[in-house]
Amino acid sequence: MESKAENSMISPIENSVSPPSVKRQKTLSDKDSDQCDDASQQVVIYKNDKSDRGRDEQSGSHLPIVPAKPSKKQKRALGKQIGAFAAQCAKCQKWRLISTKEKYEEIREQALEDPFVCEKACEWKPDVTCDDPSDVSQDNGMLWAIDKPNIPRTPQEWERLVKIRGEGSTKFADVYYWSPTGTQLRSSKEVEKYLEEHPECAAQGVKLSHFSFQSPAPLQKDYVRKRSQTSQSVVTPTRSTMLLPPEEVVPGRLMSSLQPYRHFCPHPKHMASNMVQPISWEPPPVDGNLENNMLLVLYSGDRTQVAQSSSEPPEPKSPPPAPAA
DNA sequence: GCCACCGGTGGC
DNA sequence: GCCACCGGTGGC
Repeated sequence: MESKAENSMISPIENSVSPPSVKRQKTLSDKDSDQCDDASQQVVIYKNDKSDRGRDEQSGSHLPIVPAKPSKKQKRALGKQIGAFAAQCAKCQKWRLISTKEKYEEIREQALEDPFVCEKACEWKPDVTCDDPSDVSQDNGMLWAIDKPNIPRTPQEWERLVKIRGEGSTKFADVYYWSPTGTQLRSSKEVEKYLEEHPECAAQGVKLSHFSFQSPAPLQKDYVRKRSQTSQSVVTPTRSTMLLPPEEVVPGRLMSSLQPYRHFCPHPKHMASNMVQPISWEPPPVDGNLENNMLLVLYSGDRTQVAQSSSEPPEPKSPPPAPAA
């Protein structure tokens, strides 16, 4: 069955040590500093895994592992984040990687009024059309999630960060904003307070309405633990909880050797190395009202880097199985 | 001591 | 049941 998804967006996990090079993370309660440099973000794709907080363990990776290991300190700083972005064409329903987070936010903001179509990807992927194969494939190392449309574009010099929680947590993700002064804000109230304390932001036209703390929703329905569930009832990987069983997965296909998204496929010559090998693939099914759930984000799970060159093109994959009722 | 991450809870 | 908000705390 074909998904009726029109104009969706996805992105896989990024692993950034921290937002725009803020050396130390601060909350609103902390004092501001003036620093606002603009270091790069690092993008790493992870396999899905339950290693967080030793809550669960899962061996049996089917994906190759990059030997480079972060230090313990880095490891802690590394979170599950978005690594790349894609949108689903409203016409052909194929997925197109989006060149930058900024572009993704622009598309997402306009998703309802101006649905994404392949032609828009010509901006960074010349001559792409609906006849070209999809840019992305499904991968058991990736965790997919639905992003909300019409989230306002992040104001200039601010950074919107979505951090994915571990599987079995009570929430899927946390959304943070980082101010130009390096202050971490985690709610509208904190933003409101910050804007009051920083009239220069208002002078630049930054408003509370430019912020949204809506987080994406996992496609894997049982990724988040219900409130009534105890910590002992953490999900274990089953067919219903996995995006695809390993034997149906083509390892490392998606987002292998991703560049930081800021520098992602800015030029055709980079496309060949940075873009995933296109395959034919049906978009994942999304329950409910796609008109309000058109954007997807693709995440991955653990702290093991995945990097592999492409292999033989796979057969088209079935969408992930629907979660058990 | 700091902070990334998670859980609890009140409001809807 | 969901979500916004924020406090607690384990790991560093």
